[in-house]
Amino acid sequence: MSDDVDTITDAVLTASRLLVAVSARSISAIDESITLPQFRLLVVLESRGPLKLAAIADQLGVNPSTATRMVDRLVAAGMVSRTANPASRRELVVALTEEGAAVVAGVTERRRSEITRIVERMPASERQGLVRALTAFAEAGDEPAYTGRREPLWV
Amino acid sequence: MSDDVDTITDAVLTASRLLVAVSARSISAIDESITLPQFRLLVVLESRGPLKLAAIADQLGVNPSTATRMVDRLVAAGMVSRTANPASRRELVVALTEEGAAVVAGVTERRRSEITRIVERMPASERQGLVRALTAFAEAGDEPAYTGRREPLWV
DNA sequence: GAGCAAGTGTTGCACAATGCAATGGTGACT
DNA sequence: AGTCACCATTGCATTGTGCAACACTTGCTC
Repeated sequence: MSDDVDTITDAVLTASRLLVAVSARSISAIDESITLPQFRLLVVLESRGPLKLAAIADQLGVNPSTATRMVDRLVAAGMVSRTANPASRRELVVALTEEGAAVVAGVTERRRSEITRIVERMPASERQGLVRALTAFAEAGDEPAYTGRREPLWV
Repeated sequence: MSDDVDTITDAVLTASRLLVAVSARSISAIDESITLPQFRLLVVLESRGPLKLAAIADQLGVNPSTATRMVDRLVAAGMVSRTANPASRRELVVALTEEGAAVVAGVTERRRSEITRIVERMPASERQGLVRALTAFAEAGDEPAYTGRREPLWV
């Protein structure tokens, strides 16, 4: 049974390498001008909506100063906007611009299509099992989210 | 059927996010002083054995100048050695030191145990399916490796 | 209402990672 | 002997990063 788990762990590690490579590729393939950390920031805004700087830094797991400067560059690149929060003069609200949203959509699309291509090469008989298995795996990996625990969001 | 593939793609993407997070965690958890790119370099040496600088840059998919300077730092940190190649005076051979090998082993161990923990939380009935499915997926994802194609190695 | 603590974003400083271009040395092949 | 490709390095510029010091704002207390 421990052997059982070992076998699975090996399979997961192998698949993991492939998936990480796919993720990396889907980003480097996009607009040369955008970097992976910048893309992560865009993804955060896309999934959570407009956020203040501190919240972004928190989501990314980086220092607020890093967030400040990354937003500087993304504003310059026209990917996000930074506006004062009318409700609180000490907060700034950062939001995706249309262009930024388009970049996220592009990368996501590319990644989906790459994974789709791989899945299509799988024997059809294995596909149903893959869904069941991966779903169970993802559920088992969902952290209990105990107090204060906050995973940085990864692409 | 296209719907079929879509469903699977979603499941893969979800699992992918979890795995990327696990990978990131297993590195940041190790010795604070090592960075992800440095760790990737160590992994390359661990899997391929001693290499010349150009080969390392190639494996990592980075510019040779980047490899030069990363090796500088890793030599200073005692993780790798850089010695002249007796067979060719224009090449330098970089090899893992004992300490470097220990770091790779440590991270790998940590990652394995984290994945094992997740697998152990899965319903046992799903485990066999996971192995079959992931193996098929990894095989389908193995690029044909047509001429000149060379994927950078990812952790 | 004054004062203080916590929250918020910014800037200075230092360093790692990165690419590109230029350079100097080495090998191999004609 | 000459030429061309390969190899590692260095200079320069940019991004990402953390830490510490600041200045400003809010909220709460006394």
